[in-house]
Amino acid sequence: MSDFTIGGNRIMARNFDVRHTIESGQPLTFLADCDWPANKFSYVDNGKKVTFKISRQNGTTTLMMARGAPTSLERAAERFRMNERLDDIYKKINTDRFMKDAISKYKGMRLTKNDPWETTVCFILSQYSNIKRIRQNVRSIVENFGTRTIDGSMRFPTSEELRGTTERQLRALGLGFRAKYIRHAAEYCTNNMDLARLGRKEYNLLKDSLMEIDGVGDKVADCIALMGYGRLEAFPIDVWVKRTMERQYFGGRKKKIDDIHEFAYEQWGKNRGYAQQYIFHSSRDRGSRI
DNA sequence: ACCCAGGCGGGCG
DNA sequence: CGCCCGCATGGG
Repeated sequence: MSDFTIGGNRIMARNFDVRHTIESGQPLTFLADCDWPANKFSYVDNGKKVTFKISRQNGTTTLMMARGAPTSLERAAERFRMNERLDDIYKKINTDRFMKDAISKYKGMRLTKNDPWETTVCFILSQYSNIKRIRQNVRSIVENFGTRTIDGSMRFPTSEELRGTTERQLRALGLGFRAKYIRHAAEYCTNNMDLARLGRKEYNLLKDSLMEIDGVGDKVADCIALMGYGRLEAFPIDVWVKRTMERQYFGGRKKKIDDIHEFAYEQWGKNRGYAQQYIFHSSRDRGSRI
């Protein structure tokens, strides 16, 4: 069972809210552009710009892609994880009032599938930053060090390509102290680690491997596991998620990261990554706007 | 002006 | 271990 069907140049999808998904701060969405008045959105996939026209009718979102677009509809469905039914996920994580409300408010927000290396760069950039700035940083890296493809879009630079830059060049893009981490990650992921091979590893071992990269700690490793490797067991705990969970589940008491991980495991099991995305989005939505 | 941001590494007790 | 600090910048 899946959440989509394909007919002609259209995808008909259940439980897909494009806007909430695009605004939820994932790697795909950092490289997305939206024209809400025209009901259009586009994103860059493997160096190719994909544009969709959106229409909605009785609970189904229909995406219409221009004919001859440089990617397949199957690929688009894969990137929005439409192969799994969100209602099944909801059933498993809908354990309490707060989650129920978050699901109902942001129904159709989907996790996305992203390239592990891109995801690594994006979330190293995320530390001690904010979504608006992360987006700028990611885009300037692509603009400055990516390669232009046939359709005029920019392809995200590989670790090997980024290894050819200097910390100074990266700093000039406004990455701040994160520049040295990006440089190191490019070096390490080219010479000492094959990100494509980590996909086989069990979740905890995958995380351990990712944390070998300088600048990747517990939280960033979980983000990479979740959005780069599609591991729904990953539960990234950032300041927003921590604060919100302390308030919603621990009576306002301060908790340690490990205790929150433990709670998430007990509460939401192997799908806790999806729960995290709803906590993150809802806490940011009512907090200080970006 | 002031404070904080999808954290992390290192140093100290 | 656990705690605390600096880190570069941009935006509210």
